[in-house]
Amino acid sequence: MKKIILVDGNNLLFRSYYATAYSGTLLKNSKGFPTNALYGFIGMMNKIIHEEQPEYIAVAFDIGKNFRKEKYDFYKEGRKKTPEELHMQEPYARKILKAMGVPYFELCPYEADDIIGTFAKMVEEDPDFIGTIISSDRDLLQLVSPQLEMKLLKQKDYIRYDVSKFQEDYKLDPIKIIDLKALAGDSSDNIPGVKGIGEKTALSLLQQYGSLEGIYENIDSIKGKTKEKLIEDKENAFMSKEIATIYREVPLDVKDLEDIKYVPKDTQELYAIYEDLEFYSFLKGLKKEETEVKLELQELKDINDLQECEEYAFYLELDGANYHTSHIVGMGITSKVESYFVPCELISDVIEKIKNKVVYTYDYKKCIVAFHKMGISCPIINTDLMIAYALLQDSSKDDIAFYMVPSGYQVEFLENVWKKKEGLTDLWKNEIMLKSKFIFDERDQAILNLKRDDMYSLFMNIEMPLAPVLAKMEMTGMKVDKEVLISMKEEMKEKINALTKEIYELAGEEFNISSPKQLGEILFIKLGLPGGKKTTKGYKTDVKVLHKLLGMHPMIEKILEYRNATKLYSTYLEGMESYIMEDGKIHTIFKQNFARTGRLSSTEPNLQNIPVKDEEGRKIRKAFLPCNDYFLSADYSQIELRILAHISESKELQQAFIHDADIHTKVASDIYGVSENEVTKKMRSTAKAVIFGIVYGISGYGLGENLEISAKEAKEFIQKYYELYPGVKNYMDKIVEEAYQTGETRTLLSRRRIIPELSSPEFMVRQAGERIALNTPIQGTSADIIKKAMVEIDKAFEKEHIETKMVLQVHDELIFDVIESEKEKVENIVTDIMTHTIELSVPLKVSHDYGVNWYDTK
DNA sequence: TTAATCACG
DNA sequence: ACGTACGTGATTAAC
Repeated sequence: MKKIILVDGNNLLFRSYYATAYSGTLLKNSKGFPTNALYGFIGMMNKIIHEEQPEYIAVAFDIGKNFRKEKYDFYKEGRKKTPEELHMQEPYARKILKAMGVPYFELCPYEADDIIGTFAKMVEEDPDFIGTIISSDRDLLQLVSPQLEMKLLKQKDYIRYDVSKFQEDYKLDPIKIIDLKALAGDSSDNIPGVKGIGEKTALSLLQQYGSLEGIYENIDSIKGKTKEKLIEDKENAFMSKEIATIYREVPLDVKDLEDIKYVPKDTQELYAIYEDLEFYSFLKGLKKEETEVKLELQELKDINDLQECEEYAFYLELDGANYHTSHIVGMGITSKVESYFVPCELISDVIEKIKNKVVYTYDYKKCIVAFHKMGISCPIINTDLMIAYALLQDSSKDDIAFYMVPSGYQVEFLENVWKKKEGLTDLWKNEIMLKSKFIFDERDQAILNLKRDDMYSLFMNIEMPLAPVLAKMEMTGMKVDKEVLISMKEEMKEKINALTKEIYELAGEEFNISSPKQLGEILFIKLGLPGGKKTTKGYKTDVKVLHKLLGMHPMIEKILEYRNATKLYSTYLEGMESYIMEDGKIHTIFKQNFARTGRLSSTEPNLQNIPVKDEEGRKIRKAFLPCNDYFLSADYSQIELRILAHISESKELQQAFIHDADIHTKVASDIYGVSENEVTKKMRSTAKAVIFGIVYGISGYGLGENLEISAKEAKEFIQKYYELYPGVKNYMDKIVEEAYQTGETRTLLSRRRIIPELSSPEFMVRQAGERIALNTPIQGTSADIIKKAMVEIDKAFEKEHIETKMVLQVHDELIFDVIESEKEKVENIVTDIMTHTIELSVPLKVSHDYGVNWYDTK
């Protein structure tokens, strides 16, 4: 069977256009050319090709006058003229299809429907073919046949109609769509039909009499008003039928279906169009066709062979993703005159030679740590291309360089490249060498782009200096008492065993309690507890659900305890233990530029999510010990809300912080209209939830769910909050509007986050984009501030020869491993820098505490 | 590999 | 009519 796809091109373009057009400002490229329809159109085409894997494809468009309109003046009357912004994009759709290798057709005076109808007929006449029609236009359903199905596009997904699905829904044959329109008309095409008869009546008539003709033949057996209406509008009915009938004999310039074979193309042409439209996300999806950069492998044999230059780029290859545990494979080095592969034994010589030059690399932090293990000190790096690309990138989270590589360089910076290699082959050596060449060749452009995008200062003054600071923190590590973990682990193991037994008894059978699927079945089927369902696989069994069931069955309580205990056991006890290295410490790896807001993240292990809220979990912190005398924890209080007060310029919020009010109590007293000392705990926590919700762009429903109040009540709280703090509401509206205009949002230090979601054809995705637009400046500015503080604290420590170490950052908190004698000095430096590194219109507040282990450091 | 769950800010 | 809070990482089950 040969598979053919028939696409209603106009329909796709229109949908894409109107999906985003009404939201106010259109997606445009930097030249001001509107691109929203094309963005959605390309996305759809890619999706179709990817999902359907068609062997044959044709896209149909309307063009010029159409014969229906010529014949019937009223046809499609009242339709708004195509907006200029959409009209401008239409030629591009054709250009894009051509460049993609997708055949398209348009022929005056026929409509896209007729062209599809004509192909449909060809499909039916050729038993070797089956096909799928793609459109959101129900009219096309009349073409559905045993060989031809239709994907009827809905707002978010689609319905796949074949003959039986159609019959099931309509109790009619697909072709009868025509008769349906003849009777019920179609307001969007201005087809009159029979006045006073709608889809319901039309359907039941057709189900009874089979067709329009059948109805009129039996007109006398129809009763009352319906009969009158039918007689009255008989002429219109038959005329409507004619209009609604898709013409299947369009004289297309194709001999047979072989003419529309799909031959995928990845042309320069498509590349150029995407570049022109500035569709970078699509660009990266293309295989690039530029000339490959090739270099003959040159292995450095003697350090004197490496010529003296002003600038060098090097790339350090390791044999694993975790640079604390992996080993150096080799190095590539490039200057303006040459490139070499550097074997391990020559690395320290090379580093010695280039240490006072201008040096570029990829992943500065990795190099510092990996070199340090070899007793080599990493040269000061001028530009880390990985960081630069991370700041510049638009959406993809992984493999930054992979799609930023302007092509030609057959290199991958993926972390797991090493897995694919079988020993250090020449091929690999060559690739390592090529990577250094890539860094050398591209660093200027990266810097230019950073300047162009207004992120050069962020890059040079914050991110670049931060890399060695983070490297130090990672290398310092945190001491962990293995014995403490082990004894907790054993205790926990017993608890789990006991709970398991109890749960089995209560359930009357053994099952895997950790399997949400099996648990769901026990709870909602076997025990018949209420409120089940959700999720794709089975029932939802998360804490929220279980809490609602608490008290209905003794097992629930045990399940919650079991969940708690197994989480602690596997992630924080057993898991943590496995990360303790030979020096008795845990060395995390911070991802400096992975989080889209600019925050750090911590991996292998994640030290940013060690339990603290729950007392039992919190005890794990007793195992974390300072190498010196104390831990010092310094954290920003309510930094995000202070940032909100600053950027929203809300006078009320600003005043609250200037007077150092308890913000949640203050807001509670405002919302509830009581004095601050009348605010109850519950009122305060409600206010807190409202405030957080606002920062995240929550809906009434969401807040309601969270507070377990009705959506209506929640909405009233939000409303009240907006009235009390009009500046905040104003900020939210403004930032979202700006984001729609620019397609991006920025933090205080100009860190950019491009938000492709805003030009999505899907409403939900756009809404998510709006929440991102309003939250990122807040979360991101907080990240900017603490990053800046970290750089300055490190600098101050160096200047003052302080041996106390910064060991951890947890988003709004810094933890130090403090030497007793430096306590006072450190405390002053840390709190002073954190408080004043950036001056906002409200003060930043830092609180701190000491402890002899992490648990005691509140 | 993905979904569900749960730990953190 | 439809779906529902921002940003992360690790573990487990199940495909």
